[in-house]
Amino acid sequence: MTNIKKVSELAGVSTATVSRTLKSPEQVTAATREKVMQAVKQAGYRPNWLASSVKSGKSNSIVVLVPNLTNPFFLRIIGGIEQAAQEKGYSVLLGDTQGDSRREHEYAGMVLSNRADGLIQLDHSFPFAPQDAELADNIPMVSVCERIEGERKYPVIELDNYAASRALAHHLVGYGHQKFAAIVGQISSQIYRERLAGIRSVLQEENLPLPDEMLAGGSYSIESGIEGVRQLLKQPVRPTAIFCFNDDIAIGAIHEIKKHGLRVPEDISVVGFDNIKVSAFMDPPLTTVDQPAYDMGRRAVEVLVSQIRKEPLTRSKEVLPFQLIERESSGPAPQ
Amino acid sequence: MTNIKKVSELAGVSTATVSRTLKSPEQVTAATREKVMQAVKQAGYRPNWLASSVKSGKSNSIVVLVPNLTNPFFLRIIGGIEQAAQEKGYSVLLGDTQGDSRREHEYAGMVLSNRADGLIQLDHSFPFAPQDAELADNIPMVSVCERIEGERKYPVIELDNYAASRALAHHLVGYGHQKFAAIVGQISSQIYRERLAGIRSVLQEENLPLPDEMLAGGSYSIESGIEGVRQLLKQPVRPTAIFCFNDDIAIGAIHEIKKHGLRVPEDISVVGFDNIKVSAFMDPPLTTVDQPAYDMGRRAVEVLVSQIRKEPLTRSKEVLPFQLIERESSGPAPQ
DNA sequence: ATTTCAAATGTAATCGATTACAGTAAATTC
DNA sequence: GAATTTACTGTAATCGATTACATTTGAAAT
Repeated sequence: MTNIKKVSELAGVSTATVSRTLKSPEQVTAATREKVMQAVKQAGYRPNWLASSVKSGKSNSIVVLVPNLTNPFFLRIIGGIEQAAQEKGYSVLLGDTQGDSRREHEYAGMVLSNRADGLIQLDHSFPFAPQDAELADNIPMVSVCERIEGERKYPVIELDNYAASRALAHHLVGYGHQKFAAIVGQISSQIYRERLAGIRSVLQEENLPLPDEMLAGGSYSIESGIEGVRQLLKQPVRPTAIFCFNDDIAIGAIHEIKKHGLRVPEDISVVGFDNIKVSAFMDPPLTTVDQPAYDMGRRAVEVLVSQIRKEPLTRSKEVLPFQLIERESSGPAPQ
Repeated sequence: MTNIKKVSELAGVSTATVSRTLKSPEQVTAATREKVMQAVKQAGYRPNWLASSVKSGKSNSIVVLVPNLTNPFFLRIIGGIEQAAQEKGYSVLLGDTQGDSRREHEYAGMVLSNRADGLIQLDHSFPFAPQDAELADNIPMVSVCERIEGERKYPVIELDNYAASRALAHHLVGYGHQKFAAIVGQISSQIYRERLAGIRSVLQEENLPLPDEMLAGGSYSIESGIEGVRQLLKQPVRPTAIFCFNDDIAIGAIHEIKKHGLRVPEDISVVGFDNIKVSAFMDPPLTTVDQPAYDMGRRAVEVLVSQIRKEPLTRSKEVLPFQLIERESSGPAPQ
């Protein structure tokens, strides 16, 4: 291993001078700078990042906890995180938790042991183990999309799920639909509650029902969409419009609806949530709500880094704008 | 910050004893162990990972270079990498390069500066900057799917792209197709050459043409599929079967074919490559080649870690099995 | 030529944990 | 009871870089 000592000997200077040449060259004479750089080059020297980090006490890394790597929506968020992190000189440690709390604890522990400086949570759980909860009290942490449960409030970057759901509901009500159903995602989440509340609020204003037997699903997956439609079509009354709580669910739902010989949107309108890439290229292209996933990721890093730097927090909650994307999976209610 | 010194004072022992209690408890009396553990708990102590790492010279991290985070296929590979890495006690640093060589250099540099112990490259380029090439000579590195360019041969985990393409070609030839086209991915890659060669070999055996004007595309994206179909349909002869070099391309292609009022597979058969999740739920479901992406990721980590541990390498190339998935996007050639 | 001051460089402490080596206490053997 | 071995624990060196402080160098001022 070529270390700073070897370089200093090669250049005939002290290690301090080598370090200064690399970190703050203006403190060093042009002549010695020259000598040192020569030696650095000759030795093929790279400062040992681990060593610098122990000294500074900062790892310049952040952990990102993802419940599910196969969801393309998370990917866009992570893309934004990656980009912003790199710009700010941080690297990203990926933590695929599969929703398993043991894994969450393990990854969250990285921040406690100085392996990372902060944490971005894409799921809704408080990721630290119970015995670490107290230690975790001053840990920089941000949640994206979801909100971290517990008494302490961490900054959130989120969408106005309530308003977005209302927009979708208005869109469908405007088409004259009266028989609604929903295939929801994970029930324990904040998102679930807000989206459902948004839909309910519009339907109530219009005096339209959303009975319990018209709710299906339980996870944010294609399979959940398929299973959801199977259940819904067993009911005595067939819905004419289905709210899917994300695009994956909608993809599964449309697939299954067609399998039953029904048409989208002529027989049943389907709307999704997230606007993942393929949604625009489905048949029919999916009506959905666009979330600025990439920007959410970027913003999360900015907020996290300012927490790490102990800058005062301006807002503890940022709501990013959504956009209703009307495509062809939704249309007028059948007669 | 609670460090080992504080704990040692609390427990009334030396730092060495504290360290031993945590790392090799059998070397410590039950009584002192008790005292120390008590103090550890009381202080809320966690060993500083950075400090341990400087000492050992190992970061227990690996960097993964991904050209494109939005491709769900890469995600499955990364999922496998993540899983295997965690089992082996490594953490994963994510490097989204966007195919930009400056970024590649930067991420690859992490291994040179001890920020990571090894590197997995999902793209085909040699990721180190030219001036670092010599230093990089002994760096543990593995490529997945693609092969890293350059004279030195790094271990590869890949698919038999040649055989897989032949399987697809046979499948289509078996349906009686005679007018073929292909929408290819990035032309600079090994994959491109092998897949094309596989297709060509079958067509030649059957005396069927694949003229240059029937080749389109240039990147692994939905857009490339759309643009490719546009180009192909401008040609005087319309193909009856299109090889798409991945599923994203195929999704774009099918979308665009339908837009032109043509049917898949009645007018044009389309086949893809990768078997990403949504492929099964498209309309029509996509005929494609399944790659064991998850296992490829796992295997890559295993090979990388044994390189890091300087274990002798058994094979420098591992070819994993593919599977032809016949769905409804391919069918008999039209009359 | 001497003094003064700033700039450049070197020495050594430091970050936090690990570990070779040394020292001490307890247990075993004769 | 003395000698020897074994088991624990402590002291201090170490990993590689950074940096406070001390020292040297050289230029400017008198």
